[in-house]
Amino acid sequence: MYKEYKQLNLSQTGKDVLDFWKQNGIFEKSISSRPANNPYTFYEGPPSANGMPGIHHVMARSIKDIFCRYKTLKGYQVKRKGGWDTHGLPIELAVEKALGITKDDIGKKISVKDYNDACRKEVMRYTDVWNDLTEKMGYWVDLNDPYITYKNEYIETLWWILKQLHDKGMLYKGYTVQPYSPKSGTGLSSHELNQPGTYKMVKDTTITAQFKVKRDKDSEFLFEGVNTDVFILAWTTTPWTLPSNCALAVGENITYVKVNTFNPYTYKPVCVVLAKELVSKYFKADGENASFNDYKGGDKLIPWKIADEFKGTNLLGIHYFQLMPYVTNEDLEKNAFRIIPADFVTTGDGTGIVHTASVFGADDFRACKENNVPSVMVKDEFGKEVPLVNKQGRFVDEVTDFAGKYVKEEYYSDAERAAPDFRATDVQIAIMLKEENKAFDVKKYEHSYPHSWRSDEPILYYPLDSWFVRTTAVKDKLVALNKTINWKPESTGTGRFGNWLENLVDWNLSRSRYWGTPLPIWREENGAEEKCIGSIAELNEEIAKAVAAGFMPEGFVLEDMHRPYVDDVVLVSSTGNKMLREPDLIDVWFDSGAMPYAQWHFPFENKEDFKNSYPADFIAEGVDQTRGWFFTLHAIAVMLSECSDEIKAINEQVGNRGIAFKNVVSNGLVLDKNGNKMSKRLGNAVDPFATIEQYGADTARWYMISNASPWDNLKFSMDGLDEVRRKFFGTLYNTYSFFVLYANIDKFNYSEAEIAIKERPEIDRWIISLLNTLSKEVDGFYADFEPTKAARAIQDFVDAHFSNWYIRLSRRRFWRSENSDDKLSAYQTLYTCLISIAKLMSPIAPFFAEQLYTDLNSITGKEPFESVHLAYFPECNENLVDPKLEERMQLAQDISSLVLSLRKKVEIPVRRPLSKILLPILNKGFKDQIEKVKELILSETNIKDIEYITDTTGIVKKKIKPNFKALGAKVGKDMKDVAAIINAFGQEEIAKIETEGVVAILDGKYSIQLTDVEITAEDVPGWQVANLGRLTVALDLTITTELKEEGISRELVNRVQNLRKEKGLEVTDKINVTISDHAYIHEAVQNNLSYICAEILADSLVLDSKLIEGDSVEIDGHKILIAISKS
RNA sequence: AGUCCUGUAGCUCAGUUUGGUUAGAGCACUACACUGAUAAUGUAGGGGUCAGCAGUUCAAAUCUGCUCGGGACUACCA
Repeated sequence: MYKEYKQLNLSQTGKDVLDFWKQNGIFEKSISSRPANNPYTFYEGPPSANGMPGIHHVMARSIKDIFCRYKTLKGYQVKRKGGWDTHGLPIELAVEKALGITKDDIGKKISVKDYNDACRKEVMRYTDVWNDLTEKMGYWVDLNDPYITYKNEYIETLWWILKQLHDKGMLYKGYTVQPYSPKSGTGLSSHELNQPGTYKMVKDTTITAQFKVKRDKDSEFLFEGVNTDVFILAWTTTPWTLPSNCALAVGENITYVKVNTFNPYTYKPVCVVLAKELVSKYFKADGENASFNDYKGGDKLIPWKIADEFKGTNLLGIHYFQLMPYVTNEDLEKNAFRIIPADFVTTGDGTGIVHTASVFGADDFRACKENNVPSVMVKDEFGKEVPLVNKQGRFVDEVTDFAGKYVKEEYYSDAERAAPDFRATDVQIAIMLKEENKAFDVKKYEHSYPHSWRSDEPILYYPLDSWFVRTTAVKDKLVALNKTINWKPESTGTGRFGNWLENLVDWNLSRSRYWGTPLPIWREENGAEEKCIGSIAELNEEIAKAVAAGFMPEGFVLEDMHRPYVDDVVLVSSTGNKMLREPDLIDVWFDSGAMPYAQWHFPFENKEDFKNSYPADFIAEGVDQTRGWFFTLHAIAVMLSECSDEIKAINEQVGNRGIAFKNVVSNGLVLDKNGNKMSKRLGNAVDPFATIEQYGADTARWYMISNASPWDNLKFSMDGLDEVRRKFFGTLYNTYSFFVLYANIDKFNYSEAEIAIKERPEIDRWIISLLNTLSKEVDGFYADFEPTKAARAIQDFVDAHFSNWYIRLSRRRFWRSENSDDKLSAYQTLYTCLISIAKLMSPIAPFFAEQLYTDLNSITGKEPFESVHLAYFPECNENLVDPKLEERMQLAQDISSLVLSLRKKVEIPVRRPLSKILLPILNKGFKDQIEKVKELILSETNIKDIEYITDTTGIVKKKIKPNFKALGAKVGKDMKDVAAIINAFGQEEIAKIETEGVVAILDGKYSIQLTDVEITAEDVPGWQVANLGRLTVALDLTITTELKEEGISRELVNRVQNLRKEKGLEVTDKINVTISDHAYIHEAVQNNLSYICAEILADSLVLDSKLIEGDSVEIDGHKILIAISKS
């Protein structure tokens, strides 16, 4: 007996199936049952287990799961090694929050060791919750032996990779301008900068400074007609950076003007250059062209006059005198203090010319580097170049006037700031520039500026030492190989990722933190010699030397490669000096990007495993990983393909040109139903566990996949889940229940011989044909990483074709009590559909599919697999696909639908038979096609016959429409006229074009062919007519006595069936019936007796005029008594 | 600010690559029907300035440009 269910309960199904999988080791078998020499490689992007999983993880992991399961069905062995991302800032932050400390306390209130121990614990805090979700959502991934990024073995591989890069000169020390907090003496990550409250409105002293132009052949045009000095105006909100000014940046396409006027502080006549658009911000309209001679120093109104206009390009290369010449040298004099182009210059505010201090702004730094402008630097006590502001945020001694002063007044203590003669450094600079005729405008300005979220003081953009990976050296290869990767969606690869690669800068690896992979580089204090360590063995060798040199204690063993232990290692240089480790950690993204190698502890162990799973066939992750994991995987793979001999050799063996993954799906976000980002704070986050508990994982998975393409953002709504459950799973469950209801009665267990497909009736061959088409389509969609299209195709098949047409029309075949080939054929066909659907849907809805499959297969034993996930994907048998059959069934559906709509219009219910419909013949094959599905149409619509009209002239009124696509090429601009003419064609002209195939219009200018128009039947005068596309159906409404009686019989059958159901009779129970002998029904019953009895399973039916007992029913207003009893 | 995605019915989405004149589906809503799959099903109906503006074209939801809204990432401003 097939299993029957009271109702659909996907939540329970999930639990049952999960038990089944666990008890029978189905996941393990799904790998072991596939040949090892046919691998399909998947890389799991490691999640961080220090946060709770959300519903978006269900989304991302469903996608991973779908394709892995699909490939298993296709016969591949798909190993899925799980992993955990364990390093990084979020973990540090969580620990600090839990312990109630800040970074400043590390090493003070808490030792680095205790801190790191806390991180180690924190990081796996929610592993159990994660494992639980993994299981409940049906994500198959191997969690028995996951890679964990904090393990020594993992770190050792990272060191190995870094050494490969270092040996080829791909790792170097430089500096970048980064947000920096002088108070805490550390750089801030962009993550920290994005904390709420970081950006605050502050009022700063701003200066529009006058940069005096050097007169030479480049600048000569500026001096034309000018008898004063010429100044470039540039605005700054950070006056303390002016001593470090090294260039001025202009926009090449911005229009600038030269203005003659007076300096408002010194009253000296000056000529200034600024953007034309911003003139009104600096000059009052009344002063334009006012008399220069009448001006006296101190006058409110300052006269001004535009003397010339030019583009930014004209200004490029012009040199100016250094504004605050505390520090200069030959290089600076030659290459700095000149005008350069920059794309970030706007005319939003300021002067349209940007003061550029390369070491105190990231944009500045980049612009200066691109234009080879040197920075204003001084040498420190070690002879190392340092900026004019030290790490405490004070000016260095060389800036004599301001030496030792903090550049931001917030860095002073409150007491110092309260002193009566206290002046902020910015203000002091402003005063000085005013006096020296170097300031054109000084004012307070309110703007938003980032602050350290820890100390609440404004941050500085400051040049910090960093280690870089020279990714730019392999940029061309990164770009070229990216083009060989299949991105879903394509635009992420070409657009976001492609552009990112085109504008690649060197990868800044350094992080000044404690919990992460330490940089394996040891340096002499003077930087003369450095060593990069590539393995623990190598480190131990070096330690031995250091022990010999007396730098390290005897018997030192590094048990944990993290800080602080690794910092205890002091090595010895070739010249006998101490070498200390560079204190930085590396970017955690390097950890995850190195997982293809590090998950196997390559090259120290598992070389074969690595080789067999490199590169990945498929990875998937959120689109937010584009510059994260996707990039680091790609970058490391490409660099190693250039730097490492071992990787080169393996690439050669496996035919890899240097990529880490071949196919990548980047999915979008999961938003709440209103399109807002989910967050715990807003309380709109969806709990994945509650969702799975209520709806079942399959519902959630199917909903997410079918609703929108993975890469589109998904608006997650509970209503949507409900709809999927009802619409898709409900329908499918109904079809199964229907099958089981009759299969159990008839003891169908597929033990009979298969009825050849060609022997089966039209409708069976049709659904089989569609099923094969579907298999092919779905296979293609999965192969193309289009799960949404796969889900929608399956859904459409189940709902529109399988349930609403095939089963509805086939019901009667199962009702018959005698066994026949037709019934057997129906069972076999229905069974085949159900089990195939189970397989097709199993990647997306693994639980329900499993239940469906095993419920069927455990009874029939048709297939030797104990699980749908061990079965094979349905092959499309092209021989069973019959496009003509699919076409005529579509016609049958359309015609039936038209007839039903006509019946509705004239209010004749389907139970009342009608004699015939009229079908105008559209083309040669049409009649043959319809004849084959005639019976289906007739029974579906309760019509007795179909009549065809071949020669339609005079009977059918036709309509003609221009075929614009065809006509477009032919008539072009005359389309409007031609269309009007065609639309105006009468029945005669239509007939002419139909018979002669051509008609001339516009005095023979154009000849209109049959293909240039569409002719449809519009009406059959005197009949009820309906149209759909080119189809036309006319309905005969004549009702004969015979038809009327048959209608009455059907009404009667209907009443009896209702009574059977009311009385709780089984569908197989036979009955005896007595009906009151009413004149209205008498003839109808007499003439349709056998039909009625067969329908209601009556052993006897008696008309009795004396009947008084029984149930009263009504037919066409006549009261009838019916008495039934089980026989 | 840059790059990318996105905007079609009350809601969720097709259609846009390759332009063709009545823009579709499901859900929801209304009415009717069906009733041996019944918490199912059928038929009909209302519901759209295809975000806006401009352009190309005989013809634009579809191609081009600009603007606006939503989102992501990256960067961060004198």
